[in-house]
Amino acid sequence: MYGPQGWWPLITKKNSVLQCLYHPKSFEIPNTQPQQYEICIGAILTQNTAWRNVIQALINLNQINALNHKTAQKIQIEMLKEAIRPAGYFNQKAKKIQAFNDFYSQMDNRIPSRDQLLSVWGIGPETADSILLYAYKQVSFVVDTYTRRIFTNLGLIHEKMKYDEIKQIFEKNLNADIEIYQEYHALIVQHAKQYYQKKDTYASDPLIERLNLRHHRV
DNA sequence: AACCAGGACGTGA
DNA sequence: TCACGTCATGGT
Repeated sequence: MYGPQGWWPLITKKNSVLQCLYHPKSFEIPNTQPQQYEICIGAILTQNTAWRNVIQALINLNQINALNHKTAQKIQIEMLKEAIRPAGYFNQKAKKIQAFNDFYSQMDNRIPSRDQLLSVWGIGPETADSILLYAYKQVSFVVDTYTRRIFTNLGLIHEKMKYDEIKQIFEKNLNADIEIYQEYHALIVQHAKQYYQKKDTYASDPLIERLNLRHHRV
């Protein structure tokens, strides 16, 4: 229904203007360290925040050379706060970014484990999985509130399941394929934006008929 | 004008 | 463990 999604979106210069663009069917991205780092920062900034609010924050960060880890490390926290203000929670998120910066330089270009990411202040399960899946191309399924909402509505999981329980259900039933994992989560978000913004639209999810299911009240 | 976004952390029971 | 409060901007 939705076609290739091309997650994770990246800040790009187009016609000398900065935009945030998706890259459908280009699974080699990210292919530079700044792109990899940008995805990590975006994953932190989008915590409980609409992506459209994150875009301006990323553009501001790019302006002060804070989307390149080498130069980002030196930026004062007050400067950081000002840049990311449009993304909300700027006091917390500035600290989270600095905590991640320390971790990132400590990792010295190696691929972090999930537990290592979770040990960083400000990185919880969803952010860790997003970083693994989209920045490091590790086959790790991302579970977000949309995933929980859709699949609860379809009656395929229980509302109060823990994060890792839901994650395991997907990982047991999917081929360990990076492209499938990346696109599946992106499609869940896209689908949720269509049918799961307001509760009165849950019952009209076309997947209910398509999969011959009955929707469950959330 | 409430409500909610691609969550995580701190606290008290 | 678990439920709940807190963090903050911006669009609908």
